Amino acid sequence: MIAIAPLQSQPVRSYASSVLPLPRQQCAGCRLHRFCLPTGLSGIQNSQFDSIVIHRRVLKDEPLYKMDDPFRSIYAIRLGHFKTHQVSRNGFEQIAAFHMAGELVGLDGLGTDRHQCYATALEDSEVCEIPYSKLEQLFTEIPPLLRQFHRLMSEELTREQTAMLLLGNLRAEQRFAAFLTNLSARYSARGYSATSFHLRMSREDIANYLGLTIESISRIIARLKARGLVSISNRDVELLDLPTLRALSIGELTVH
Amino acid sequence: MIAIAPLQSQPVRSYASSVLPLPRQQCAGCRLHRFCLPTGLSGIQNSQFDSIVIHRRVLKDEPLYKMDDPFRSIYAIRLGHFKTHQVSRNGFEQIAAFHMAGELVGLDGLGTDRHQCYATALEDSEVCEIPYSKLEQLFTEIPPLLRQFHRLMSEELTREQTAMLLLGNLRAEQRFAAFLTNLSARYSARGYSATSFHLRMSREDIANYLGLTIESISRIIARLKARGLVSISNRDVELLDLPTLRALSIGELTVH
DNA sequence: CGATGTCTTGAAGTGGTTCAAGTCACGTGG
DNA sequence: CCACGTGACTTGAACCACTTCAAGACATCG
Repeated sequence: MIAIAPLQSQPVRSYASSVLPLPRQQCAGCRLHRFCLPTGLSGIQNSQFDSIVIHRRVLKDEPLYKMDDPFRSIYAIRLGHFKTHQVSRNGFEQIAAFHMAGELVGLDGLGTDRHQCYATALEDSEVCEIPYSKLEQLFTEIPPLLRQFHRLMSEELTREQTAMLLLGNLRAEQRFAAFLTNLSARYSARGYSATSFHLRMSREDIANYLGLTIESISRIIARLKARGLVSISNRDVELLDLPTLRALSIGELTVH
Repeated sequence: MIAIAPLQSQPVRSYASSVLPLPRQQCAGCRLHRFCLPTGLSGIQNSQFDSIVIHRRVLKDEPLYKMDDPFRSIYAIRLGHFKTHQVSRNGFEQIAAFHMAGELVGLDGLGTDRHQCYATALEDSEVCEIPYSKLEQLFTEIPPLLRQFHRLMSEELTREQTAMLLLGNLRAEQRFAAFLTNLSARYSARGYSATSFHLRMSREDIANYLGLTIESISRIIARLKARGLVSISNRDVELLDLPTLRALSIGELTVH
């Protein structure tokens, strides 16, 4: 589980002041280096990259950026969790993804020079802001950086396609199983437990992401508990039978 | 509507032979230039770009690439339509997007060096194959090309997020209205009629894309016809009341 | 002109929603 | 430390949108 450094609570939580600058740190020593943009760079390249990064803190429930904000930077999550969500004209919200430490957010703004969604912190978090104009300059100087940038962007595309497959084809229970096993795999890749973790998002967020209602989520959890597949109390999750959950999520099993 | 050049039918339609080379053509004169990758390039830059492009023909129902194929190129659609679709382990298919002339496909392969989905021609089509290794070289020489590449990739991300919003939040009728108005806008941007076009995909494909059944599609079409909003016979569509369809698709109206 | 695949229409069934009460967790203040 | 209040989550019963199953109509093409 990701340890959260104790943060003194900020009395002022307005948008402008919620994205707080922090002292500069170095990428080379970052625990998440191999997931991030400067993966595979040489020492000199790494410090070139370091020099454009701005370290910031974002408080829980505060936006890192909002829909329609001018696009200036992309962000690597250093600590904490975010959700990216669109809001349609008539007020419907759809969460497109949950992002954890080591992932990149903000790529949505590249196309139109304005962000196409909100990015909101699910808990007090820290990000590395990477000004895009400066990054673009580095691309010409450091080709491997460009390659990794494309790789991460493409992975984002694939992730969204998989989420569509989930929303379009799976039943409620399968969707939730897929959600759990996906989190499990991502935590596992980052060196955390694959079977025991804490949900950073509310039932409402989960329901929204999966295209369901919170009541359905509750009922599904109750059913999975009853079969001994999971143990969930509040937001603490334990996956008791990962293979069966995986099988469920790809539709091999149906539990009635 | 896009005119299809008469193609002599190919007796052999195997995968390998279905992606046929065609004589080289120039991007500068292409009708779709302003949607495509080399938008905004100078004359010299354009011919640099021309030199790496391979022109190909793909026959109806044939794959341009398959899931797990090694990633080597991206493709600009010059003529015709494609669908990109994922297939999950247990055989479920999900169409991620329909692509028309002027759009880029193949970006999904960048992350893992293998394509993450299928791209299949909905009709006899022509594409401009752009080998990625050569494109990468041009990026360093032609910065505007890189910018446009990122723009197109980001737009793809946004499109998929919007599709997720659709699958997660809208009712069947709203989804179909959104589908129609989306096609309308894209044809309109390309200089074709916004209200009258031909569907290149089957009801089955539409249903799959929208996360519904073909029966539901049929019934929705019947209802929209009955209200005088559309006139659809077979795959020929006429949008009789575009404003109402738009309103429907964003959930402002509900037609029971 | 018949065969085949695609699309439409009808009737019954159901998974998930909606509405409405609870229950639980947690922070606040007495 | 415990009572209280609030927001998050759970559970139950009724409903409905969409699916499923089944049949029939229509288009297309050898």
